[in-house]
Amino acid sequence: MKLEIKDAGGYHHGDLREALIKAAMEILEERGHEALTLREVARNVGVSHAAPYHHFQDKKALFDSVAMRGFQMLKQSMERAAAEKSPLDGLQAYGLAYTGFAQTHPALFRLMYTQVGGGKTAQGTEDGIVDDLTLDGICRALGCGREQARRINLLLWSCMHGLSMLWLDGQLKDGRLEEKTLELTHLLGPVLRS
Amino acid sequence: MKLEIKDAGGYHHGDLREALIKAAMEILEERGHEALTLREVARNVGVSHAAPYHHFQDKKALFDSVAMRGFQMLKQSMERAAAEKSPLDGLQAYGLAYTGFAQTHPALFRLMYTQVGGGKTAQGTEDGIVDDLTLDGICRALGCGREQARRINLLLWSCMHGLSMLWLDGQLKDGRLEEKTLELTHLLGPVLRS
DNA sequence: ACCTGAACACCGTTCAAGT
DNA sequence: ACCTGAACACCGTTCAAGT
Repeated sequence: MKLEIKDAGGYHHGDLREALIKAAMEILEERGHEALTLREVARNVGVSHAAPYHHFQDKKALFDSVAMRGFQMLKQSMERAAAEKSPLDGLQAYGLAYTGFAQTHPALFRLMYTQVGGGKTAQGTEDGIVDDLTLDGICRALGCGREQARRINLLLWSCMHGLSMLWLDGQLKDGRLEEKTLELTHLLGPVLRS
Repeated sequence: MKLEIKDAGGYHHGDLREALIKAAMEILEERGHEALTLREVARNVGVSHAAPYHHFQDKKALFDSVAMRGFQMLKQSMERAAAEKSPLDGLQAYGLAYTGFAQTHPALFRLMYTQVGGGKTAQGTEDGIVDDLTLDGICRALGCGREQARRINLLLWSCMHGLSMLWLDGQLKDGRLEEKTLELTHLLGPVLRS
C-alpha cells in the first residue's frame, strides 16, 4: 500500500514500540500524568488502541520503559553536573541536578518512582543516587569506609528525594526549590566533614 | 435510634458522609490504592454509586477528607512518640514515628501526599513535620534562631519523607526501614550539635 | 432533602478476523 | 508478523425522576 502525503511506508512498523514510548513521554511532559493513558498514546501515534499490546504486555510494561528512560536522563544530568568537580562539591552538584530534574520533569519524575516496587525500573546500582565510582571518590575524600560512604549516600538521596517530592506535592509554602536545595546541602556540611 | 438486624430505617442517612470516609480508609488499608474507587466505596457502604455526590463534590473531595484524617493520625502518632522526651531525643522519635506511619499505612501515606497540590489537605502549620511549640523547644535546646530551627525542621522532614517514599517504592534494596531511620538520624547528629 | 437508575464518555484488556 | 474492530467489564460524572 502506497500513500501520497502523510507518511512513507504507511506503517509505523519497525519502531512502533519506540514511537509509543516517545509519545508517552511527550504526553507526560506536556499534559501531565492525568492525560497519560494507553488509548491516548495509541491515538497520538495514529494507531488502534489494541496495537500497543503487540509490543508491550500491558500498560504497566510500557510505562516501565518510560520510567527507565527517565532514570537514564536523570543519571546523565547528574553526571554532567558533577563532572570535573571535587567529590564534595560534586555532592552538592548531584543534589542540585536531582531536584532540578524533578522540577523540570515533574510528571516523569513521579512516574519513575511510582512505577512499580523494586527491580526492573529501579536504577539497579545500589541504595543511592550515586554510582560505585563516585562512592569510591567520596570514600577517599572523606577518609571514611565504604559502609559510611553508603550511609551518607542514602542520607543525601533521601534528603533530595524528600525535598523534591514535598515540593512537587505543594507542601512547601514558598521559596524556590533551588534555594531550599542549597540550604539543605549547606546544612549537611558538618556530616560530610565529621 | 435502635436497630434490629441490618439497619433500622433503611437509611444510612445522617452520617453517610462519615460512612463513606470510613469505608474509603478501610479499602485503602486492606486492599491498597488500586482498589479505591468511588463506586467501590459506595458499594461497600451499600448505597448507589451516585449517592456520594450528595455529600462530596467529586472523587477528589472525598479523598481529600481521607487525606486529612491521615494527617491527623500522623500528627497524633508523632506527638505521642515525642512526649516527655527532650527536644533532641524528640527529633529522633519524630523521625521514627514518621517512617513507622508510612510503613504501617503505606497506601494512606501515599494518598495523603499525592492528593492535591497545596492548601486544603496540607498540614497547614508550616514547612515542617513539627508544630510551632516543638520548634521553639528546638530553638532553646540548640541555642539557635527560629530561622535555623526552620531549616533543620525542613532537613529532617525531607530526610524522613524521602526515606519513606524510597522505601515504599521499593528502591531500597534491603534492610528494615526502622534500622535505616536510626542510621540517618544518627548521621544527622553533627548538624544538630553545630 | 436525600437517594436512585439510566445514560454518557471514557478506561484497560481480550480476541477473532483481516493483510 | 502485525494490526484492527468489536466486545466486555470497569470507571467518574450528570440528571431526571422518585420518596
